[in-house]
Parts: sequence; C-alpha cells; structure tokens
Amino acid sequence: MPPVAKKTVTIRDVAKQAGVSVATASRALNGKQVVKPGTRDRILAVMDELGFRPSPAARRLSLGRTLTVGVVVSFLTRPQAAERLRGVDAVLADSEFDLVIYNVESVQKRDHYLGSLAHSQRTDGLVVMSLPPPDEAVPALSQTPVPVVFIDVHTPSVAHMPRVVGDDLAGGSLAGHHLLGLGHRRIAFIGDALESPFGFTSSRDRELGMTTALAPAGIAIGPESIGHGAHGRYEARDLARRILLRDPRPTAIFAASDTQALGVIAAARELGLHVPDDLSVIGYDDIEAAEYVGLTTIRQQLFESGRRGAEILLAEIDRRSEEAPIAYLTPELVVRATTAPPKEGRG
Amino acid sequence: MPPVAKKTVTIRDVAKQAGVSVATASRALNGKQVVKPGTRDRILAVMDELGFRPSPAARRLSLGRTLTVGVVVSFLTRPQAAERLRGVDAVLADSEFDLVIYNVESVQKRDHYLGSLAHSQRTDGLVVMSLPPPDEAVPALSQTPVPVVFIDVHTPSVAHMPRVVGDDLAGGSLAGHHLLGLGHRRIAFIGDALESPFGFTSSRDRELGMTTALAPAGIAIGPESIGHGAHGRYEARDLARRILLRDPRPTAIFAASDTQALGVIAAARELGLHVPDDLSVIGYDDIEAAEYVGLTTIRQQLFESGRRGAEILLAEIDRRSEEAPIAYLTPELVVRATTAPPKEGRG
DNA sequence: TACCGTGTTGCAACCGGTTACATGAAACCG
DNA sequence: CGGTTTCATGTAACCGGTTGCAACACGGTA
Repeated sequence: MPPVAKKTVTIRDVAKQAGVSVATASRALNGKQVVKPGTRDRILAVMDELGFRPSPAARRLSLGRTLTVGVVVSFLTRPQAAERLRGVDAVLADSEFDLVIYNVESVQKRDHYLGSLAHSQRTDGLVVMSLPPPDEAVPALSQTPVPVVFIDVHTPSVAHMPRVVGDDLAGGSLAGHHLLGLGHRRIAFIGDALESPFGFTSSRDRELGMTTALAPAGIAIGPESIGHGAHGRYEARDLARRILLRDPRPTAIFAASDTQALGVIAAARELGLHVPDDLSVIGYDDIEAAEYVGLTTIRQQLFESGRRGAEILLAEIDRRSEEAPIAYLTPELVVRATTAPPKEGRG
Repeated sequence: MPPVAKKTVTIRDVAKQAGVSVATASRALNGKQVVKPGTRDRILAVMDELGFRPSPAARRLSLGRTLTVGVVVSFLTRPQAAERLRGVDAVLADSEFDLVIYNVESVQKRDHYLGSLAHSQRTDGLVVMSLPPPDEAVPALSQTPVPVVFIDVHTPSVAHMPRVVGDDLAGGSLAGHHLLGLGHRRIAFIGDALESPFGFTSSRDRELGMTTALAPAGIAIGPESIGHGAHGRYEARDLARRILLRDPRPTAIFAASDTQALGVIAAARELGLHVPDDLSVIGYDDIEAAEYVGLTTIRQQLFESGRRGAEILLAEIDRRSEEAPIAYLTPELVVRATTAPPKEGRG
C-alpha cells in the first residue's frame, strides 16, 4: 500500500488510543493537575508511540498567551546588538517563550513596530534595544497590555519605564579619570551629532561624564576641542583632523564610540602623529575590532544587558510590578595600547 | 463608573456592531473573497473604530499554518551571522511571517533544535545557518513536513537539499591567483582543524581552491607550510609563528578567515616582519575589522546569502519543488593593504 | 410569470488545545 | 452502614479566527 500522508496526531487521538478523555490527556501532558501515576504513564507512552506533538498554535489560543516575546533591535549588524541579543536568547531559550526579532533600520519601521507591536496580540512582552521611541509614542507604550523593557535607551521619556542601561555618565567619567591619571591636560572629545533622528543620547552622556570628571581638576574643554558629527568612522576622522591641526594640539582624545575612535586613529596616522606617544585615544564599547587594534576603551556589559533585560521582562510578564524595575550596568575601563602619558617634549 | 478592563475585541464583536456575520467580517478583513464594497467599508470602519486586532494565534490555528519561520544560527555574535540574518529579515519583514531565532552555541543545542524543530509544529519553514547537521540527522531533515534551507553549509550530506552557499573553492582560487599575480611563489596556508565537532568544511574548500589554482603554475604547498588548528585568532598566530620561523620563509600567507588572518598579522609583527613588504597576508570573509586593518580578503555576499535563503524558503513553503533549489554566490576579491609583490631582496 | 445565473451573505463546523464544573468511586468517619 | 471528603476522570464549553456550503436577492431571459 502507498504511504499515506500522515495526518497530524492530535490530543484526541492520544486520548482515544489511551482510553481516556482529552482532559486527562491534557493534564498528563502538562503535569499540572493530579493524574493517577499509572494513567499518566500510559498516556505519555501513547503520546510517544504516536509521535504526538502538541500544537503551539492551539495551545496559545486556548491559553490566551502568545508564549512569544519580541525584540525590536536597531542595526542588528552592529556587534553590540548581536551580543545583547545573545544575552536575551540565553534567558529565553530556557523558558517557554519564543524569541521573534524585529529589525529596525529606518525611522518608518521603528514607528511602525513601536506603534503597533505592543498592542497587536503578537507577543507577551517586548524588548526594545538601543532604540529610543519618539516622544509622542511613549504615553501609549507605557500603558500597553504587554510589558515593554528598554535596553540601552537613555531618553528621559522612558525614565519611568522598565529598562536596563549602561551608566554612560560613569563611563565617561572613567575615561576622564584615566586620561587625567596619565597626566593629560589638553583633552578633546569627539561624539555624535547632538540631535539624531533616533534621539540617541549616549554620546552626550559620555561627554558629560567626562567633563564632569575633569572639572575638579580645573580642566575644561573648549568648544574648539569638541567635535560633533554623524556617527561613523570617516566623519570622526574628519572631525579629528580639524581638531588635531589646532595649536596647541590636544594630547588626548576621547571618542564616544570605538568606531569613532578608529577614525581618530586614522586621522592621527595621516597627520604623522604616533599613537599613543603623540596622541592618546580612548574609545567606548569595546567592539571586536578594538582588541585587534589595541584600542583603550570603555567596555559595556553587553551580554549581561540582554540577560537582565530578558529577566526583567519575564518577571513583568509574570506579574507587573508597581515600580518600574531598572538595572544599571557599570562600565569598565579596558586599558590597551592607545593611551599613554603625554610627551610634551615632542610637541 | 470606573474604567472597566478592556476586553479584547474579537471579530464577533465587529460583526455584531456592523450588523453582519462573522464570515463576512472575516472576508472583509482579508479581502480575499468578494464583499460588496459598501459592506466592506462599513466593516473596516467598525474595526477601526473598535480598535480590532485580529489574533494571530487564532488565525494560525484555523489556517493550520504557523506563519513563522525559524532561523537556526550558530554563533550569532560573529559578524557574518548577523549580516546574514539581516538578509533573512529583509525578506521576511515584508511577508506575513514572523522570524524566530534559535541560537546554537553547543552541539547539544544543535542536535536538539535540528532534531525537534522541523517536526514540532512551531514553524512553517527553517533556515539553518552555518551549521552542518550531524550526518545521522540528515535523512530525517530531508523528509520533514516543513522545508529546510541551509545557508553556508557545505557538508556533502546536504548536497541534495535546498541551500545557498558561497563558492569556497572559487574564493580560494581567487586568493591563489591574486598571490600568484603578485609574483609570490612561496605561499603558506593557515586554516581550521580538519575535523571540528560541527563538521565545518569551508576552510578545507578554501585551501583546496587555492592549491588547485597554484598547481598549473607548478607551485605546491608542502605540509610544512600548512597550519591547521582550532578556529581563532591566537591559535592562528601560533601556527603562523611556527611557519614564519622556517627557512626559507614564505612570502605570503592565505588564511581561511579574517579572524585567522589577523592572528597571522600579529605573528608577523611580533617577529619584526613588515606587512606587506616582508609578508603578504590575505584573509576570507571581509568582516568589519578587515576594513579597519586594511586587510586584503575575499568577500562573501553575506546579506545576499540571507536574502536568497529566505526567498528560497518562502518559495518552498508556497510549493515544494521537485528539484532542491541551490543558489551559489560568487565571492569577490577585495584588495587592501596587506598584499604586495614579494621583496626577495629583503629576505 | 417562472426560471436561472451571478454575486453577497449567513450558518455552523472546524482548527487543537485548556479547564470549569460535574460525576463517580473510593476512603474515611462517627 | 449512611454520609461526607477526597481523588481521579469525563463532559463540554471556550479561545478567535477561517471557510465549505447553503441560502438569498436581484436582474435578465424565455
């Protein structure tokens, strides 16, 4: 006889085969209610024998839960994002939740996802990663039926919502103290443009953290030693070049990201300046390339931020808390080969 | 009166409010069947007014489709993986399918996912990325109810299954010809260990591609100029060091990945060799760091591989094809600053 | 006027689980 | 020994969509 197309085995088939009702079969399956051990074993044996796979769709429908959490992530391609995602996955893999991702690479898509996702019944919870919501979307987001946790979002508008953030002020401060400790006095900063379509604020906070750290030492950074521009390596290189051509030249530059720090290094090289002898450079993030290049930088706990975010989310799904839980992750200074005491003699 | 907890709006509510049957409401919602324009508009207006959101869970259950595709990805954190994932997402975002990811970082997890996923009713299709299935799992995988597409998997066992692969032989050949063209004759190779728990074969194919390209020029690479080891920067550095200490020293090294190429460069630097004057280095992948470092390399079409994989998968979901569709992506040589003609005089 | 075809719409079953409530049997009690 | 608990299980409704089939309205035709 020809092989028949296998019909999918339902719990009713199991029940019939085992000579019990579907209710009992369901109970045996979930181990929730009390089922007489003998019956349970028989049912489980039948399930195994028939190759029964409970349909998640049916389960979700009757439970009224999606058993799914969504991660809205911007620029998946950046190593930071992937690492954070890994952290989220690590938590979710051991849970009953599926992890669906929504990659955002345009403002339209951001608005679309942020506007609809939390209300559509597609997920039981949402992680929003490195993606500040537009201010006007926040009120809606804070009253959604499903909890939303922000990771690496620093806009004030989400201050009262569940989130995990790296402490950018502390990170900037770390950078400042490191340079101070090495003896630098003429310090410059290169970071993102002050307003971006996505409303990123990390760069600004890192800058503020550093200037605050320098102030007690009587050091201020003049506007001529500050460069703001679009986030990118080449933009940073151009900004750095301009700053490095001034006299007196700064002996150290703090870049708001490693990507930008690499641009600074490129500028220095082009100008014939030796790093770190003529110029110290410190970045932020500790991306993969930082290690290759030997870049001194501030490391964020990326994986951990994902883990914590997912944990908070699961807890919120379980029971919404009164007070929005907030996790702060402390950054860490990683000293490599691009920072050293200044050699004024050379100047 | 106190604000009542909003009950979710179902299609029956809509139907009642619009004075039609649920069937008609459903048809209006999906625009599939013919509904009198007037009725349709009225229904859609009501849906809008009530804030109706169709429940995906219910939809999936009654359609008997999960509207979900799974991506099994190994080492999400590697930039290649993220870039491929973006390609998949680009296709899926415009479809009705959700994208759920299964990150694999251990053999156990691989076996678990590969063993269960294709049969569980969790997805309508599966993309397996850079993750060769264990041979014994292949027969089962090729007869699953849901289609499976492999991306960047080169094991012979999946040869007859839908997949998209970069042509590693061609890539190795590109590298070989590039070095030949520059005038190199003493060429070494550094790649992965010949057997890995995951059964990766890319490194081997790249090696083979190069040796095949060199053969017509009468150049063979002796075993003393070949280093196989665990995939990693430091392992590659150690292997390179050993090779570079031999006499005569090779004038060029082809590394099976950029990561390993960076290790080679580190080894050269430690030995006081200048790249590219004393030693040319060429890698594979064109990861982000490659550009920073100025590494000459073979670029794979990562994003494109994800796109194509997703497209194939959707097509297979739509209708299984007789012949497994296979897409080959041709690699591309990217010349940067780590390769140059050999300067024998210096040796 | 009877008949028919086309175009819209409604009825009700169905997808495959979960679970409130009812039922029946066994155990326990005075 | 009748009555009350307790435990295990069954009955059937429910989750919220989709869809095969029947029914109905309406205009055209004989």
